[in-house]
Amino acid sequence: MMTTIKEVAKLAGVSVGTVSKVINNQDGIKENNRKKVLDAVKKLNYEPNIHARTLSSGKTNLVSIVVPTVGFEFQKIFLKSLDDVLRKSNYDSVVFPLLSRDRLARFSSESNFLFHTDALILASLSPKNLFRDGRVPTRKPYLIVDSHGESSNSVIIDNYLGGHLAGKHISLEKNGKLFLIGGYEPDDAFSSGVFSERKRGFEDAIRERGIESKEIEFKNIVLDWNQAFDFGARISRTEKKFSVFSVSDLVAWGFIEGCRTNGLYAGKDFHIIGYDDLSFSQKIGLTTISQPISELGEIAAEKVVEKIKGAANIENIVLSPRYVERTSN
Amino acid sequence: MMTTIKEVAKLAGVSVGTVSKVINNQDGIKENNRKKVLDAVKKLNYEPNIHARTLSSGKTNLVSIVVPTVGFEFQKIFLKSLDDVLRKSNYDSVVFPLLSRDRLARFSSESNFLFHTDALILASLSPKNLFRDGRVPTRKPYLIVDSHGESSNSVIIDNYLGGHLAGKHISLEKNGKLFLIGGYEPDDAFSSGVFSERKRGFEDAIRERGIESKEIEFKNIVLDWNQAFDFGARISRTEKKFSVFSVSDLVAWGFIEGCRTNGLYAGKDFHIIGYDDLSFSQKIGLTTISQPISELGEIAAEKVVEKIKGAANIENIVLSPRYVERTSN
DNA sequence: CTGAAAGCGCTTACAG
DNA sequence: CTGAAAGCGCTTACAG
Repeated sequence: MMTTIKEVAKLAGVSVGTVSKVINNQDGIKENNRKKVLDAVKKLNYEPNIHARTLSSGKTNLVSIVVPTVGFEFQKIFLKSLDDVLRKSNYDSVVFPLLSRDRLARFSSESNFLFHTDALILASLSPKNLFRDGRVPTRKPYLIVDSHGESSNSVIIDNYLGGHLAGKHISLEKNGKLFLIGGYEPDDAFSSGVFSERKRGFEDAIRERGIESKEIEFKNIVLDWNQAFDFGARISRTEKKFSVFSVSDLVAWGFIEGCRTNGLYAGKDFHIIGYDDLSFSQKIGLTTISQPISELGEIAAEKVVEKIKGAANIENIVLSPRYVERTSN
Repeated sequence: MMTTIKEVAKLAGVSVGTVSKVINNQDGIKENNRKKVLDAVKKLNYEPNIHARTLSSGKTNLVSIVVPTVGFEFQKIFLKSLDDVLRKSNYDSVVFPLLSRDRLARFSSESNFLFHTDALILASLSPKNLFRDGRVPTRKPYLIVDSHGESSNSVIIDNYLGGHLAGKHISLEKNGKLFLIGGYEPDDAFSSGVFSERKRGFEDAIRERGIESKEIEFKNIVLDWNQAFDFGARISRTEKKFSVFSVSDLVAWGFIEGCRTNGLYAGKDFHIIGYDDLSFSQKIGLTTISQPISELGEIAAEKVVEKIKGAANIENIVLSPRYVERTSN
């Protein structure tokens, strides 16, 4: 039913080896034969079977990208920059969003397809938390991105530094409370450790300013605008002067909106610093720790291509975030 | 290097056929032999080569999902519900976000991996706009989801009806302007036609209420909170009473925030109806057209599994959105 | 420059 | 219940 290379060879009057070379753009084929093959290919509407090609050549030209979820701008920016660079080396990215705990079981077996492309990028996810024995179940090259405490190849943005920058710059009110929100990593399997690092950096910076880190009230909130909204609405009912470090802009935004329901405004009635610097952040005047997400994707792509080509060195690349002041702090 | 089924067979002292049956959980194998095989598998740390399996069996147990992008809640909900159902039939979903025009070229070739899984779901994308000849370049079963005007198998949410509901319920101010925003589909390749349908339904409903559809001012805005914010800020500087139908909640939200910069509030100073009903919509009191996104994913999964099993009928399933009134209209 | 053939690592009738 | 062997559709030395 499917036409095969054999049928093409027969119609073109050449051997399958010759057809193979033509469809793979190899040279050293007489123009005459090349033409005959191309004609036969067109006539039979031939399309090579990529599974046979993979089995035979041992390569897929695919790179698996595992991400915890897909609903956020972070993934969009990251995946786009990553794919833009991969494409230049003739690789395609295929995305595997973890999405749910149920799906994790499938992702934990080496027989899953995701482990059988040319390489694997694990983004915003930690092997330690993800896999039973803490090891990525594959023999293919892989790279850890945006996740802390890895000994294998990794590319991250320095989250400790980001938190530290926030702690260094946050405006404090005399007798005002200090909140750290949004650092909750609820499900072990899904936590990458980046929030804890931000928290740690923040606390250290605060301490360096002579403030007891006990004075920080830590509020567990998942990456969720609605929860942050509720929390802001609740806090602003009783507190009237305070400072906030939110470990994500989305949570900061929700919090700010919640506070507004009680007439409290960021930058005026309270100080807040977020984390990420997404497209809405500038619009809402959010002072934040800006993450070079595109760069993260680009470098990850470059490094994974090097790995596929056989680079054996272990590299842990650490990019730096920066403090971006707007009106909220 | 990689251990193969042959080595397992040798160590276990059986034939490769027997090994194959054991690792595929087929019965009709003597318990004694099964055990020997399992021991050898464990000892050699054997993992079947899935590419060989695919070539031999002709199936991947994978379903490709093509989506235009990944940064939005819509995709998150859709992909999750889809995968939850696929998993029950032992299929894994692999996601291919289009992301950019550059990537489209790769997606247009039948030789791309995405066309070589067991089936394909094209979500929020139209073959007409995507592919040169308007045809999906595959011989595998496929399904169109959330895209209008398709003659092949499809599952959609009735966008005309959604727009019509909005037009029927929108509150109109005497002498106030009526805006329709967010319906711009900027890049042909990326447009699914759903916005045009919503617009059409809206205009018809307005007309049925005796209003000239010419009186609607149509504002091109892509699915972008920031642009909508700017537009809201600009409009609210001059207009003081108006009604708005936004073809997405995200755009409605940005617009509302923009208006607030001039002290105009939704539901009080102006009326607005959005579209989608996402997690933030309730929080901000947005009256909207609610889309059954999870259901869309579930039904798409069921239908694509039927297709894989060989169902030959052509079905176009149309789900219904509903009007959800909150405070903004 | 080309062809014949081995090989990639599985699955699956088929014979016994 | 099991084994020998054909077959899936390619790629790739190798000989000429």
